[in-house]
Amino acid sequence: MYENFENLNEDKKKKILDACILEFADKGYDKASTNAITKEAGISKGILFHYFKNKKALFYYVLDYCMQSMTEEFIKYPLTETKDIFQRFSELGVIKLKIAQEYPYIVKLFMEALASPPEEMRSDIEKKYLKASKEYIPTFFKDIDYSKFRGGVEPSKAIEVITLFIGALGEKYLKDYKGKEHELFQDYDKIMAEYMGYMEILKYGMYSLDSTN
Amino acid sequence: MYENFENLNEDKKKKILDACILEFADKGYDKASTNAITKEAGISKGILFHYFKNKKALFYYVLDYCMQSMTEEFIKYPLTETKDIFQRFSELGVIKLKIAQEYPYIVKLFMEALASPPEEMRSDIEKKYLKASKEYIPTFFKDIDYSKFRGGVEPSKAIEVITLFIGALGEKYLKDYKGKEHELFQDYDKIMAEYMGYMEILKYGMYSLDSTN
DNA sequence: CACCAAATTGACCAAGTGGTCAATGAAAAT
DNA sequence: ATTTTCATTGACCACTTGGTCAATTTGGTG
Repeated sequence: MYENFENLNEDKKKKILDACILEFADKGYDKASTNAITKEAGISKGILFHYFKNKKALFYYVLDYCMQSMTEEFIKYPLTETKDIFQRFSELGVIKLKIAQEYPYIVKLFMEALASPPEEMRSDIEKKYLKASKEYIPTFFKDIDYSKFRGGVEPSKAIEVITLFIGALGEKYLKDYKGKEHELFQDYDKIMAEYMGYMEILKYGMYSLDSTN
Repeated sequence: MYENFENLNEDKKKKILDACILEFADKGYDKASTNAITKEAGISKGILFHYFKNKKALFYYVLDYCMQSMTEEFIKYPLTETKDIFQRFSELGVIKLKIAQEYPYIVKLFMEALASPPEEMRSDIEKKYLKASKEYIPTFFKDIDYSKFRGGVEPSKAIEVITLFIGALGEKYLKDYKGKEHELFQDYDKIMAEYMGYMEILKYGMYSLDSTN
């Protein structure tokens, strides 16, 4: 499909991919300009559309590439042996943060892609994303001790609640600190305290009494 | 500032505003076309930019108009006398749903505006939105009995947790049912059961034992 | 060298954008 | 009836977009 592009030498491929990632991450699919990409990558318009038949195909290619880099990165990090689900979520959070620091543009590309894609592409993008997460989520939670939960709280529900909540919390912080990301580090202790407080509530809500340590 | 527009007769004003709301709600600020608006409203390009100095000013005007319609609508609905915060949140949810059914485009305009505005306008938009909610939120929760909470759970934190969680849950359902909104009604009972289950967890998490009815 | 095929260029295209402005229409003031 | 004022029009502008294609460069083969 893309052999013209993939037969290129690594340096050139990387330069083009980097230009794409930068542009798509910065502007999102719609506002990203293929002109800007070719300029940044130092190639002509014609050759870009020779490699990829159109903007959409290019975007999907770049997205897949990022998805793979990302998952490869993720499995590099070892997990502890904890059986506590809240502990595990904290670990995953730390890993996420580290990756976001190391590959900010790739992470931003995902966020842009998931946040405001053209309507017709939304389900494709979500499918890719879901497939990747469905593949890895179970491995993260397979050693968890679910017997701590009180009756009526199923493990899958518990994971969903915590995931939803942490996701919402993350988005909230992202919004609050948009444009002043440096303050995030300053306020780190405050944020962590808040986070622990929230997790405390969820623990009380889901664990049976004797498990609430 | 906008007296040229505001001196128009109500019919014409409404037709223009409706065209704007439709277009901005449908496409979001960036993709919304002033050409499409003038066409839909049956006016010329020149006169639109005579009323409003540019697209941005037009959008802010429309947004303010929607914000006001919305709050006026909101205070029309009476609240019960409950002192239970979960009960109150359910009420607010029902009101939100009713308004969303009655004014779908206005609601969608807000969502589009908050979800993916041009970077430079984001903080303005959020400021408008925050101002409006800051004004009304306290009135919704002033009669709540916060003594049910166990020690360590401050009322403001509790409200934030529930708001965040319900917000995330709502978004999740929106995504899950995107493009097949009709199934929402079919699955209503299932969704409500899920919702109650989640609220149960939060209740356990925030109330002291003797209050968990 | 000539020849060919593939890689690469960039001028070009149609379509769309937000915004302008001379020209026109209509109504109000003289 | 004439002049003045203001509302309104739509052709037009400069610019950007994704995408095309004839023309050129490049590199390998006989």
